Amino acid sequence: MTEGRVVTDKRATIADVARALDLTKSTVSRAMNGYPDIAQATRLRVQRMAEEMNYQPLSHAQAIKTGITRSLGLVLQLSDHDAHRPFLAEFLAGVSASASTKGYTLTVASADTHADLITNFRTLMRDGKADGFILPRAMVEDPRVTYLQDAGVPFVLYGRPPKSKGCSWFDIRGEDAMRHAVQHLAQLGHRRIGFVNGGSVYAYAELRLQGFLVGMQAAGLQTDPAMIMQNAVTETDGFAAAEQLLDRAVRPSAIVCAIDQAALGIYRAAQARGLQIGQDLSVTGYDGIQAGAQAQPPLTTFGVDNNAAGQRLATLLICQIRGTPPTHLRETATATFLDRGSTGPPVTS
Amino acid sequence: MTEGRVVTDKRATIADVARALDLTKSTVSRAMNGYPDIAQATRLRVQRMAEEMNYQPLSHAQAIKTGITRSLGLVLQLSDHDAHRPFLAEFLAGVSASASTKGYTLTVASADTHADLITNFRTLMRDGKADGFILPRAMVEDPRVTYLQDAGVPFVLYGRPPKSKGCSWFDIRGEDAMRHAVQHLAQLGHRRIGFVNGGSVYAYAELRLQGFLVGMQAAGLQTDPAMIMQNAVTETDGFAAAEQLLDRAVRPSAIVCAIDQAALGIYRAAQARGLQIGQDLSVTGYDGIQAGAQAQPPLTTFGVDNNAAGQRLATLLICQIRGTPPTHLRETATATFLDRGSTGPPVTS
DNA sequence: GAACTTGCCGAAACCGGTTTCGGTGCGCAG
DNA sequence: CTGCGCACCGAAACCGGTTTCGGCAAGTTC
Repeated sequence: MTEGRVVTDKRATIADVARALDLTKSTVSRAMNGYPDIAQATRLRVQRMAEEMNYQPLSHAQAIKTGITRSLGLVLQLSDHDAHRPFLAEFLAGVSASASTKGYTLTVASADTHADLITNFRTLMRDGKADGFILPRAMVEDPRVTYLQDAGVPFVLYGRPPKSKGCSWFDIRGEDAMRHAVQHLAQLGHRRIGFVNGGSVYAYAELRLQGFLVGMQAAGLQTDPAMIMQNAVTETDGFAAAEQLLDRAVRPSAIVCAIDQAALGIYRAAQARGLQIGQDLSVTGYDGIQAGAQAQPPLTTFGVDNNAAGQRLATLLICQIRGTPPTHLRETATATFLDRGSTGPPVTS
Repeated sequence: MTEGRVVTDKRATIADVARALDLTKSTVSRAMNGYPDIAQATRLRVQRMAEEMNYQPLSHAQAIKTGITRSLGLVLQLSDHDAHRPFLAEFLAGVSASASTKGYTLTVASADTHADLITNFRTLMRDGKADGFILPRAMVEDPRVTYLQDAGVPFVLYGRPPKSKGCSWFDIRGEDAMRHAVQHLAQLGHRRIGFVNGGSVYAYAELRLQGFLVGMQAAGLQTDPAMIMQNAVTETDGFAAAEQLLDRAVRPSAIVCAIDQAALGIYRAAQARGLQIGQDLSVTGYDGIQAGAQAQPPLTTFGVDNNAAGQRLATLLICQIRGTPPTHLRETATATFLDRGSTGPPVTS
């Protein structure tokens, strides 16, 4: 009577495995979950038979007793600035790829308000749709962290907030990139270097600023506080910041940007003044967005492997869910320098 | 003894509700699931009490008996061309927003090969991680459709493939947009209009081509087959297509593009020839990507509301899961014309 | 007034797992 | 030989729901 819907392949249940080995469900269950009171021999028998019968416990059947569904939660925020959107696909791919190899799946939700966000966490937990969360774009003051932390829910941050006691995170060392950018420009001969930072609510901003400052100091250059702009997260922001910098009496010969989008805004401001990027004005970005590669001249920037980031975040979270203390789960990676056409020696006016 | 993890708020179970009303679990269950053998009065009592106690059945507890988890599946393909990536965030937001209002969640996976894709479907179904699927970017020959169809799994397409017997879909009427573009250009006085189409493996290509042809005919214009290019899905493709078109003896005075990315490639080709977009050459796009708005001049194109698309797709899929026949679940929406700066009357040489 | 529906609900089995509890059989000390 | 502990596994309860089955009371029919 298997009408209508084609039976793909009937799942093997734990009872099937038990029957095949002439054991009971309970023994099979304990054998698979590493209980100590199972003989090594039978544990192997069970594992082999499970393999052979292609048996895998139904995650929501275990969930009913254990509360664990083997799924990772990701709540997207729409209010985010556009910067990370082009990367979302790769990021998701990384997360779900890594998750699936470990038997986990990814459930995503979205929120536009902050209240909505917390509500999402709560209901996803309550309904057993997520055993833990990945939090993209760590913020300096992050309400998600405070909520999840005293709800006792596992989570892992993409980014390093200043106050991250007890948190686990993954991040790209943007500060190294900024330092590298300054060094690169200094070697070309630049002495007046401006900095256009990203959104200061995000954790990366302070880090990248520090990287810039360290780089300046290492190059033996003076940093003029007026040459440092904040909160440029869109092309328009970058345009505005560039206008301020370029309208100064002594204009910078190079500008380091914390975000590619902002760098593209600088392109526009330079064009409007008849300044040739890469000659009259050197610019560096960060992110490695596609639009940067296609700009004229191609933007010198730092590429971020968001697929890999997603993978690492997923693995870190799974480890945490499985019991590793959060503070042991911290990783960073480096952005790769993409030396393209938007930097060059300063014009000796 | 509630140590370690803070108890957020203890869920009410079906037994709690039953006890509060002095009924049995079975009665409550049937009352909530619309069984006919429950008195209207008690059904109301149950529903009210459920509301009051904030009771909602645990989806994976029901799943163990019913096999339904109230979750929608979305498998992303990485091999896809870049075009849809910027929209992914909005699309996901739309899907998950609509899903969550109906008590559904969204689980996403990713695949790079075709085999991988089918495997993903199978395991997601097998493990009860999805009750149905949303298939982005419908293709002319779509292996996903054939698999899911004879596996009897609900799914809904984003796009209208030619052979869509028994399928349900949502789509934006790109053909109308192409027709509109031609009409717009014809009214400006253009007579030699080229067409740069997108990937012909996708369902939209043929539709948009037809829309273009219909528009030409309606405007009483001759269509030169040599003026029609195919498979331009990236800026580079668009550049190449434009080179061919612009190198002809009688070059088109306007080019209609099926994809914004390609249109931006045409910008580049025009620049290389010293042609001023909007004057020497008119161009229209389709998609409404951000880069188009920032191009010089801003690209005249058609905006697609991907958030809304996601919402509709989710609702259609949920309806299908709940029993509505697929063929009743078909919808289209219109793209909105964004008349910006890349079109103008042809130069009378 | 007896028999037969019909409407409505409770009892209990079931789904696929986990976990507690208890009971073997064996080795080994006394 | 007895007693004890230990390693190992089965029996059964349980998790939070769904679903089958059966029974009771009221209303209908003859």
